[in-house]
Amino acid sequence: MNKTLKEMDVLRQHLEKHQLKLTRQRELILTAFLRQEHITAEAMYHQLAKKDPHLGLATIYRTLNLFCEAGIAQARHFGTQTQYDNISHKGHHDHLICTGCGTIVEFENCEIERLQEEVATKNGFVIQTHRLELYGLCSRCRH
Amino acid sequence: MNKTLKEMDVLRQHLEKHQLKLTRQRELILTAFLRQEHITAEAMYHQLAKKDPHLGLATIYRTLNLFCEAGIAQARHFGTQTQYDNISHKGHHDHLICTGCGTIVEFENCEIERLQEEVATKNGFVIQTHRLELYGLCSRCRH
DNA sequence: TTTGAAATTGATAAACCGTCTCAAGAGGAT
DNA sequence: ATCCTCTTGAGACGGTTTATCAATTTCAAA
Repeated sequence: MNKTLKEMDVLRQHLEKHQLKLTRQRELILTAFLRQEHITAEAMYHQLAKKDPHLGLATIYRTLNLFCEAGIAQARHFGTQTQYDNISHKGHHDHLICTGCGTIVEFENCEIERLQEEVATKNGFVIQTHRLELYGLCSRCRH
Repeated sequence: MNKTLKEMDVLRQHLEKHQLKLTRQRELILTAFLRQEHITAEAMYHQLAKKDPHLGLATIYRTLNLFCEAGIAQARHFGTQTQYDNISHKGHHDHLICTGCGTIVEFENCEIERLQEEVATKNGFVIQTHRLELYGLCSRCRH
């Protein structure tokens, strides 16, 4: 039985459209990628080293960038590295970060998300992903 | 007459608290930084080369990172470089970023800010600053 | 004002991340 | 099965940021 994953079809379509080829590596990386919410190329390299020790880091980068072009992934520069976000994954968390002790509280707020959509639409954008970080002091650090 | 800039006081306070010293270079870089809305270390290096040809690039990086720790600046990684945003000088600009062409649209939304405060309060936080970035495709990049 | 411990600087080396190169290998239309 | 093209792996490479370290500067205390 063949895979019937939506993303695999998206990839196949993209490859065909651009005269690219479906390789063992691309299938392998896609399968692994879809299990993540977001991952770096380096992390995926180590993760896949077990399954295929000869899979090159350059191939991971090339393939994750390919996924971005195909609309399956989304690159996001975070800290010093690039995070590749799995777009199909919906459970997104925003962060409240204490500048005193570094505590991170995750939250979700539908109303904020709705307003974000509104702003985007007003500017002709279609949102793929977002990042919201609130920095401040938690109650303990305020004494 | 001494400078009475709010940011200079913030810096002085941070330095004192961490047993750091106020140097000619730190004053120079702060003054230049406050004139910008956001800038890269490299750009600041070239800009300040006229005033002080011996100012090192490493010092710029160190100092801008110091400003981040002091809460005067905020680092934002975009593409291959790091942008240092001037937090104080800027109102509250959030960013809409096109993942296709890199265009950045700034926006403000009071309602979102209000909801952010609400979330923070609910979690016992007092917000100092925040970062909101919406990633997506602009109308041109969607064809 | 002089002194001295500790922090800072400038110059450059090194680390780091991501891309490029290219010969060898794999995909797939015919 | 063939052949043309795309892809891969390994390492070189380039640009950005950080680490190193001797010389210099700051600043608190004498």
